[in-house]
Amino acid sequence: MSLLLSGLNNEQVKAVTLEEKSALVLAGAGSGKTRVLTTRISYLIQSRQVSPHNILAVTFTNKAAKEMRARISNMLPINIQGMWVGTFHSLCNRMLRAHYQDAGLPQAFQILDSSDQLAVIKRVLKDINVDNEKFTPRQVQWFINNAKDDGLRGLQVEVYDDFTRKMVEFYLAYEQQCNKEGVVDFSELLLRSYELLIRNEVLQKHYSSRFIHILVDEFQDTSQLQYKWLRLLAGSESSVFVVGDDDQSIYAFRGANTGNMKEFKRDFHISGVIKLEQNYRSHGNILDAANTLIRNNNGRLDKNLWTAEDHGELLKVYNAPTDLDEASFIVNEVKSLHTEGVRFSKIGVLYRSNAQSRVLEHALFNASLSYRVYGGLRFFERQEVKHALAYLRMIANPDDDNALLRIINFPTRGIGARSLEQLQDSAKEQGGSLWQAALEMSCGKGGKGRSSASRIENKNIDAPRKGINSFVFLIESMRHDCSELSLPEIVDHMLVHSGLADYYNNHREGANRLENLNELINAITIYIQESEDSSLTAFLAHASLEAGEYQNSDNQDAIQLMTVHSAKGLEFHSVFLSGLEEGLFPHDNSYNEAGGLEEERRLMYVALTRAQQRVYLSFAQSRMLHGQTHYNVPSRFLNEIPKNLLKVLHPIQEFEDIEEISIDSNYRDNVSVKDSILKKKSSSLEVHAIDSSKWNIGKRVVHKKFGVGVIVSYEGAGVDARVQVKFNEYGTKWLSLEYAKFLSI
DNA sequence: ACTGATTCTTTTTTT
DNA sequence: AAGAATCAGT
Repeated sequence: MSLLLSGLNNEQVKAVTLEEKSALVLAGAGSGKTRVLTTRISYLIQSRQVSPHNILAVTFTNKAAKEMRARISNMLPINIQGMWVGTFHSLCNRMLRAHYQDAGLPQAFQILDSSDQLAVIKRVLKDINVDNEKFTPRQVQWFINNAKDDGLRGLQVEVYDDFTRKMVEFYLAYEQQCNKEGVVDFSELLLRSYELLIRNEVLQKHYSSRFIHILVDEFQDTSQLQYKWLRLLAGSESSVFVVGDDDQSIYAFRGANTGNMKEFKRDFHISGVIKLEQNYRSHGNILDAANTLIRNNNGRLDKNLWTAEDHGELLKVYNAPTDLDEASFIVNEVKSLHTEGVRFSKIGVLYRSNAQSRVLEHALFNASLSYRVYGGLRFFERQEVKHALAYLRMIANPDDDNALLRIINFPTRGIGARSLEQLQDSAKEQGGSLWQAALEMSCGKGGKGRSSASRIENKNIDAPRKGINSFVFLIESMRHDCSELSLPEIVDHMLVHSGLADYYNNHREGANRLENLNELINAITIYIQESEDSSLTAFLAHASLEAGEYQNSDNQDAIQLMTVHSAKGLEFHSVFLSGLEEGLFPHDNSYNEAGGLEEERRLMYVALTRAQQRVYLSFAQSRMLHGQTHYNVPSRFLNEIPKNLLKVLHPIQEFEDIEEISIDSNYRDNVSVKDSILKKKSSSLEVHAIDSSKWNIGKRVVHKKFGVGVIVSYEGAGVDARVQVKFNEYGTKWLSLEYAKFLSI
């Protein structure tokens, strides 16, 4: 035991060895939170003789769950298989699989990811003829998920106007459709599991007496429903140990509710909160910057993070003319960091939104640096993989309409809009899934026996079949053939018989996709090694729940690219935080949301505290986003960091390169872009109708009346010269150079 | 029914 | 800018 606790500070030891039943640990960034959690579990097992069987640990990501398992295995020489460790979603999935009948689900129920969910919603809306522009599928999706996160079924949602009445109607229709198909979305996993426990006292008693110790990581990110689920699972006897940091709550958009910390204290009679305030990760300056910034938020729990490290370097700020320049700056710095001996994998390049990764990837790629992007286009979301998974889903549960629609005519087998329409009509009539309708249709036509076995025997005689018949036959024979096969064999069989392998083999540009399909086989091999349940259904659940975590298992040294959200819980030697511009970080959409800005600030706080030794903050005056050039002002968060902690770096090149870009996107005449560039190049005098060293596009100006702004365009010369300026607070205006009152340029 | 082309939409963060 | 949805021609 002394070995377990060695190297921990007093507060950490106190948390690990706590005697009281339940506890709230307020753990700042980098304060050894994960270590405390894993050590406590090991301590419980080793010193208090708690069986792993009696422990349940909830983490925020699957990755964290994996790591926790690994760490505990390292500390203890015993088998911890019986311990339940995972995300809320994966634990609920596990519970629902075990009690699918009590939960009212088919054994092979499938899980919808967000895009699947959206597809179902679109179908449902179309079905009940909602063409209304007023109700976008996204809105409906948002509404449904919010209701579910609050634990509400369609009929429980309070209706207070026409809008909610409609939404509830859609919610109910959606619910019905999902039940028909035997599919559940992410929120549904939680809600079902919660309802299972609250309705079935025997089960609730069973689980709450089994899980004597419940430990929760990232507690600040739990939703209302998740908290209720926990309370139910704990019952009155279990001990609940939660760890969280209100300053790192960045998932409010997904229903996270910091208020749970307060409720927890009340519900579980917590007398004293344990605070872990010593940061072991970052140098002083970085921590000072983060602390000062976060102090701008209101209603924080009292906490003061400190470090025994020295100040370290100043945070570096880079002002880039364009996003391209920002990227090349980052590339250069990364290179020199690497020469200094920093491993690539210890360098994190962070951004607010996934769309920003493009430019960065491009620059890194051209510099032949190896990098890895997290999030973005996830492996299991690629279309060829989705096609393959859809076939697998049909094998597991043919009532999955999403899956059926995806593959019924892919590869093409002569089923067009007409046949599909018929199929959908007849499904609607019968009130069943598309598959049931298709089955009915093909049996009716054939007028022969229904057993799939007889069909298979008649394989040669019955071919060639057409349209829906051939599809039904295909799926039925696949289901039949696969019933006895192992998971890798099933996938192999499916790839061949579905025609997917052939299709991508013969298609131009199919090579890449074929590679991904091979990767899928790889993923399955890894999955089988790592998990206890190697059934098809279990794998499909895994694919839905861990879409984000799968990565080519190469462990090569690569630069880490990700959003700030996915960086939570990680640490790097050096952190690049790019795109620090108003409208991007903080994001435009946050301005109008209640508490939006504070959440953005916490996000910034998370970003800063990822760094051990070095932070680079960069922003671009102009940025290409969604096909348009945007001119932004530096993020307010830069101003919230004390000046004496910052070192401003200057751009290396000044105007040479910028000229082309500004012409490219802003030249207002009807001259073709190419022409204008040529013209500008041939005569530099003509270029500067307005002295561009002064009135450069993207340049920051201060106006007497309108305040701070950025030049977005200019035209005319001499007395007629005008500039278009986008002001922070007054919008975009054309101003005459002769009369405009600029205080500084 | 299939294809290629054109128009429309999306565009924060994630299990 | 990139994808999805829709349309027109074969």
